[in-house]
Amino acid sequence: MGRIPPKFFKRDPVTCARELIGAGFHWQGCVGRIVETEAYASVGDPACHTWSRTGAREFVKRHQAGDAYVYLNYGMHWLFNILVKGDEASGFVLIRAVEPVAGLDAMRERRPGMKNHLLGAGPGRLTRAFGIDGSAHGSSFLDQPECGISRGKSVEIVTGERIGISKAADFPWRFGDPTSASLSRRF
DNA sequence: GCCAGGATGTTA
DNA sequence: AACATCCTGGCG
Repeated sequence: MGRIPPKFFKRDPVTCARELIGAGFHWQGCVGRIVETEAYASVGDPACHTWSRTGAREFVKRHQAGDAYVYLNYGMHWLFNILVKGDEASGFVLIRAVEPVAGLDAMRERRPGMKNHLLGAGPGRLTRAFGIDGSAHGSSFLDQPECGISRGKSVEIVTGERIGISKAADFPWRFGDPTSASLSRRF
Protein backbone atom coordinates (compact mmCIF):
# COMPACT_ATOMS: atom_id res chain seq x y z
CA MET A 1 0.00 0.00 0.00
CA GLY A 2 1.60 3.19 -1.23
CA ARG A 3 2.04 6.37 0.60
CA ILE A 4 -0.04 9.39 -0.45
CA PRO A 5 2.22 12.28 -1.54
CA PRO A 6 1.54 15.99 -0.91
CA LYS A 7 0.57 16.24 -4.55
CA PHE A 8 -2.63 14.35 -3.73
CA PHE A 9 -3.83 17.53 -2.01
CA LYS A 10 -3.22 19.79 -5.01
CA ARG A 11 -6.82 19.33 -6.12
CA ASP A 12 -10.12 20.41 -4.63
CA PRO A 13 -11.16 19.72 -1.02
CA VAL A 14 -14.30 17.76 -1.86
CA THR A 15 -12.47 15.30 -4.09
CA CYS A 16 -9.71 14.86 -1.54
CA ALA A 17 -12.14 14.32 1.33
CA ARG A 18 -14.04 11.67 -0.59
CA GLU A 19 -10.95 9.80 -1.72
CA LEU A 20 -9.46 9.61 1.76
CA ILE A 21 -12.17 7.24 2.97
CA GLY A 22 -10.51 3.87 3.49
CA ALA A 23 -6.99 5.27 3.58
CA GLY A 24 -4.59 4.67 6.45
CA PHE A 25 -3.78 7.47 8.85
CA HIS A 26 -0.35 7.03 10.44
CA TRP A 27 0.88 9.06 13.39
CA GLN A 28 3.94 8.15 15.44
CA GLY A 29 3.27 4.46 15.77
CA CYS A 30 -0.50 4.63 15.73
CA VAL A 31 -2.52 3.71 12.65
CA GLY A 32 -6.19 4.22 11.90
CA ARG A 33 -8.38 3.52 8.91
CA ILE A 34 -10.10 6.74 7.88
CA VAL A 35 -13.87 6.21 7.88
CA GLU A 36 -15.22 9.76 8.00
CA THR A 37 -14.08 13.12 6.59
CA GLU A 38 -15.48 16.53 5.78
CA ALA A 39 -14.49 19.09 3.15
CA TYR A 40 -14.23 22.83 3.72
CA ALA A 41 -13.59 25.26 0.88
CA SER A 42 -11.60 28.50 1.09
CA VAL A 43 -14.01 30.28 -1.22
CA GLY A 44 -17.79 30.28 -1.04
CA ASP A 45 -18.06 28.20 2.14
CA PRO A 46 -19.23 30.17 5.20
CA ALA A 47 -18.38 27.24 7.48
CA CYS A 48 -14.69 27.29 6.54
CA HIS A 49 -12.31 29.08 8.89
CA THR A 50 -11.07 31.16 5.96
CA TRP A 51 -14.53 32.74 5.78
CA SER A 52 -14.04 34.73 8.99
CA ARG A 53 -10.52 34.10 10.26
CA THR A 54 -7.64 36.07 8.87
CA GLY A 55 -5.23 33.58 10.40
CA ALA A 56 -6.73 30.77 8.36
CA ARG A 57 -6.39 32.74 5.14
CA GLU A 58 -2.77 33.45 6.00
CA PHE A 59 -2.23 29.76 6.65
CA VAL A 60 -3.50 28.82 3.20
CA LYS A 61 -1.18 31.37 1.62
CA ARG A 62 1.94 30.41 3.50
CA HIS A 63 1.67 26.62 3.66
CA GLN A 64 1.90 23.78 1.20
CA ALA A 65 -0.72 21.28 0.10
CA GLY A 66 -0.76 18.40 2.56
CA ASP A 67 0.34 20.39 5.61
CA ALA A 68 -1.52 19.87 8.88
CA TYR A 69 -3.98 22.51 10.06
CA VAL A 70 -4.66 21.78 13.72
CA TYR A 71 -6.70 23.92 16.04
CA LEU A 72 -8.43 23.83 19.39
CA ASN A 73 -12.19 23.67 19.29
CA TYR A 74 -14.53 24.58 22.13
CA GLY A 75 -11.52 25.14 24.31
CA MET A 76 -10.71 21.46 24.69
CA HIS A 77 -10.59 19.38 21.52
CA TRP A 78 -7.82 19.41 18.94
CA LEU A 79 -9.17 18.99 15.41
CA PHE A 80 -6.92 17.69 12.67
CA ASN A 81 -7.25 19.02 9.13
CA ILE A 82 -5.16 18.74 5.99
CA LEU A 83 -4.53 21.73 3.77
CA VAL A 84 -5.80 21.32 0.22
CA LYS A 85 -4.32 23.73 -2.27
CA GLY A 86 -5.03 23.18 -5.93
CA ASP A 87 -4.90 25.51 -8.87
CA GLU A 88 -8.65 25.97 -8.99
CA ALA A 89 -9.65 25.50 -5.37
CA SER A 90 -8.27 25.30 -1.87
CA GLY A 91 -9.52 24.47 1.59
CA PHE A 92 -9.27 21.74 4.18
CA VAL A 93 -10.17 18.14 4.84
CA LEU A 94 -11.22 17.47 8.43
CA ILE A 95 -10.48 13.94 9.58
CA ARG A 96 -13.59 13.12 11.59
CA ALA A 97 -13.19 9.45 12.45
CA VAL A 98 -10.82 6.51 12.13
CA GLU A 99 -10.99 2.83 13.06
CA PRO A 100 -8.02 1.86 15.24
CA VAL A 101 -5.67 -0.48 13.38
CA ALA A 102 -2.32 -0.37 15.22
CA GLY A 103 -0.87 1.21 18.30
CA LEU A 104 -3.93 0.30 20.34
CA ASP A 105 -1.96 0.11 23.56
CA ALA A 106 -0.76 3.69 23.22
CA MET A 107 -4.27 4.83 22.39
CA ARG A 108 -5.81 3.08 25.37
CA GLU A 109 -3.15 4.58 27.60
CA ARG A 110 -4.37 8.02 26.56
CA ARG A 111 -8.02 6.97 26.86
CA PRO A 112 -8.31 4.58 29.80
CA GLY A 113 -11.50 2.57 29.71
CA MET A 114 -12.63 3.63 26.28
CA LYS A 115 -14.03 0.91 23.99
CA ASN A 116 -11.73 0.17 21.05
CA HIS A 117 -14.19 1.13 18.35
CA LEU A 118 -14.77 4.52 19.98
CA LEU A 119 -11.10 5.53 20.29
CA GLY A 120 -11.21 7.35 16.96
CA ALA A 121 -14.96 7.88 16.61
CA GLY A 122 -14.98 11.67 16.40
CA PRO A 123 -12.57 14.45 15.46
CA GLY A 124 -11.74 15.30 19.07
CA ARG A 125 -11.50 11.68 20.13
CA LEU A 126 -9.10 10.65 17.41
CA THR A 127 -6.61 13.42 18.10
CA ARG A 128 -6.67 12.52 21.77
CA ALA A 129 -6.15 8.81 21.05
CA PHE A 130 -3.30 9.53 18.64
CA GLY A 131 -1.66 12.11 20.87
CA ILE A 132 -2.08 14.94 18.39
CA ASP A 133 -2.15 18.51 19.65
CA GLY A 134 -1.29 22.04 18.57
CA SER A 135 2.37 21.21 18.17
CA ALA A 136 1.41 19.42 14.93
CA HIS A 137 -0.04 22.61 13.47
CA GLY A 138 1.65 23.60 10.22
CA SER A 139 3.75 20.46 9.97
CA SER A 140 4.43 18.71 6.67
CA PHE A 141 3.39 15.45 8.26
CA LEU A 142 3.10 13.54 4.98
CA ASP A 143 6.88 13.71 4.61
CA GLN A 144 7.72 12.62 8.14
CA PRO A 145 8.93 9.06 8.64
CA GLU A 146 6.52 8.23 11.46
CA CYS A 147 3.51 9.99 10.00
CA GLY A 148 1.51 10.12 6.79
CA ILE A 149 -1.31 8.57 4.84
CA SER A 150 -1.36 5.27 2.96
CA ARG A 151 -3.74 4.11 0.31
CA GLY A 152 -6.36 1.60 1.34
CA LYS A 153 -8.83 -0.71 -0.32
CA SER A 154 -11.70 1.00 -2.05
CA VAL A 155 -14.91 0.84 -0.07
CA GLU A 156 -18.48 1.99 -0.31
CA ILE A 157 -18.67 5.72 0.33
CA VAL A 158 -21.75 7.65 1.37
CA THR A 159 -22.35 11.38 1.56
CA GLY A 160 -24.12 13.56 4.08
CA GLU A 161 -24.38 17.01 5.59
CA ARG A 162 -21.52 18.31 7.68
CA ILE A 163 -21.89 17.98 11.42
CA GLY A 164 -21.83 20.57 14.14
CA ILE A 165 -21.91 23.73 12.07
CA SER A 166 -24.56 26.40 11.73
CA LYS A 167 -23.50 28.09 8.50
CA ALA A 168 -23.78 26.26 5.18
CA ALA A 169 -25.05 23.26 7.09
CA ASP A 170 -26.73 21.88 3.99
CA PHE A 171 -23.55 21.37 1.93
CA PRO A 172 -23.28 17.58 1.38
CA TRP A 173 -19.58 17.53 2.12
CA ARG A 174 -19.37 14.81 4.73
CA PHE A 175 -18.10 11.46 3.50
CA GLY A 176 -17.89 8.10 5.16
CA ASP A 177 -17.85 4.33 5.10
CA PRO A 178 -21.37 3.46 6.31
CA THR A 179 -20.32 -0.01 7.43
CA SER A 180 -17.87 1.28 10.02
CA ALA A 181 -18.55 0.96 13.73
CA SER A 182 -16.30 3.97 14.38
CA LEU A 183 -18.35 6.76 12.81
CA SER A 184 -18.90 9.88 14.90
CA ARG A 185 -22.56 9.60 13.90
CA ARG A 186 -24.68 7.42 11.63
CA PHE A 187 -25.23 8.58 8.10
C1' DG B 1 -31.76 5.38 24.46
C1' DC B 2 -32.30 10.53 24.55
C1' DC B 3 -31.51 15.13 25.88
C1' DA B 4 -29.75 19.18 28.53
C1' DG B 5 -25.98 21.35 30.28
C1' DG B 6 -21.27 22.35 31.29
C1' DA B 7 -16.19 22.50 30.55
C1' DT B 8 -12.85 25.41 28.28
C1' DG B 9 -9.58 28.76 25.07
C1' DT B 10 -9.01 31.20 20.81
C1' DT B 11 -10.77 34.22 17.46
C1' DA B 12 -12.63 38.41 15.94
C1' DA C 1 -20.21 36.17 21.53
C1' DA C 2 -19.46 32.35 18.78
C1' DC C 3 -17.40 28.04 18.01
C1' DA C 4 -15.96 22.03 12.44
C1' DT C 5 -16.93 18.75 20.51
C1' DC C 6 -17.38 15.42 24.13
C1' DC C 7 -18.84 13.64 28.51
C1' DT C 8 -21.96 13.15 32.30
C1' DG C 9 -26.05 12.68 34.69
C1' DG C 10 -31.04 12.61 34.76
C1' DC C 11 -34.87 10.31 33.22
C1' DG C 12 -37.30 6.74 31.55
